[in-house]
Amino acid sequence: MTEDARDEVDLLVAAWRAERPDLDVEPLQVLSRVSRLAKHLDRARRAAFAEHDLEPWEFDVLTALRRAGKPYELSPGALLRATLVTSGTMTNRIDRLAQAGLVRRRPDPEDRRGVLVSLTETGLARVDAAFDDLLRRERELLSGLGPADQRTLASLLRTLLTPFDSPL
Amino acid sequence: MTEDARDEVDLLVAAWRAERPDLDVEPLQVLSRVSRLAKHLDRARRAAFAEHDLEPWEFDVLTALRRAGKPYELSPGALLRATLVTSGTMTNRIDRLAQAGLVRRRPDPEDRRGVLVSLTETGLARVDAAFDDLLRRERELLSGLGPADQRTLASLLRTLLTPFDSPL
DNA sequence: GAGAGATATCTCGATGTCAAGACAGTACAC
DNA sequence: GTGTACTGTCTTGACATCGAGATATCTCTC
Repeated sequence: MTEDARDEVDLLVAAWRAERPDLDVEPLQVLSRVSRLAKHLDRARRAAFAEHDLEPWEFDVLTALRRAGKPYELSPGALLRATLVTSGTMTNRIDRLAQAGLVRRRPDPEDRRGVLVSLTETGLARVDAAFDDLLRRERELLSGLGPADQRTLASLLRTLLTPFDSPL
Repeated sequence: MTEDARDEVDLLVAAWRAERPDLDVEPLQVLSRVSRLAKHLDRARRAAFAEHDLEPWEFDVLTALRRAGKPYELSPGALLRATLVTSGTMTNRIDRLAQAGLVRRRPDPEDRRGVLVSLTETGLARVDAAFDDLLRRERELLSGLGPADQRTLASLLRTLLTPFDSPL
């Protein structure tokens, strides 16, 4: 038995056991920690991006374009699929990024309904610098685990994620 | 070498390696998966709560009260520390929960600045039912892993979380 | 016991998101 | 080629959140 409370989730689980002894709350041991870690990661991201005057949502759009490779150009539709936001949100984001001079919008020459969004020079430089910074912080966050443990963790998480992959 | 792409994060990492071969993107193997899993978990939560006519934010407040044990009563200040939201948000949440008949507000007899918020009968029944449902879905989400793997995963995640615990 | 600073809660304005729907253009069947 | 369904983007209105500040009360020191 692991009876000593080591982190806040252990305390949370202990509180539930006291109040609802009829329930098996083991799933919380994994999933509450996933949620909490994600929250801390969000803060680290926000901090890393703030150094480069970027909001997390800006970074998300810019990295999608960056990953696409030269000429760093995608349609709004492709961007919203990459970032999992709605079309209204994406329109709003592109508007603000264009106004900030980080992306450019131009009509799609092949489809008159369509638009193509591409990184500007500034946008490219900004996202590259921010990504570098983010990786530095992520490495720091993982520094408690050795390489072997990190691989184990990645592999277990992948198992949980595979059911979600193709659908949606 | 694990060269075959198994999930979307493997594809993401491969894309970064192609575009930024100068960077060590290994941290993404763990942390991108944490973020994504948290997102899927949010959806599962939303779905579980919808069955009981609860929004995630409502559940968060109600469970904090539920975990406190009889008489299921806490101050707004204690609630906002438990849920990590700002005071303005908590006021708003309590207003709406009270209007929905799930919690009650009464002046704190010991501190005239203060207020105490408690679960109503309806609130208690609602949160217990929703929690049961949530655990069922979480178990389903974890069904790809055996008990030993789940313990390993919980333990690795705990290691990553401990640095965050007491500070803040 | 009076004043300074801390604490508890609420109010208000701005922001980013989503959902639903509007609108233009395209694709395919007949 | 004409009609129907689909696709891509943008518009609008509602909503939950945050941050800053307002108000009331408590606490501690002198």
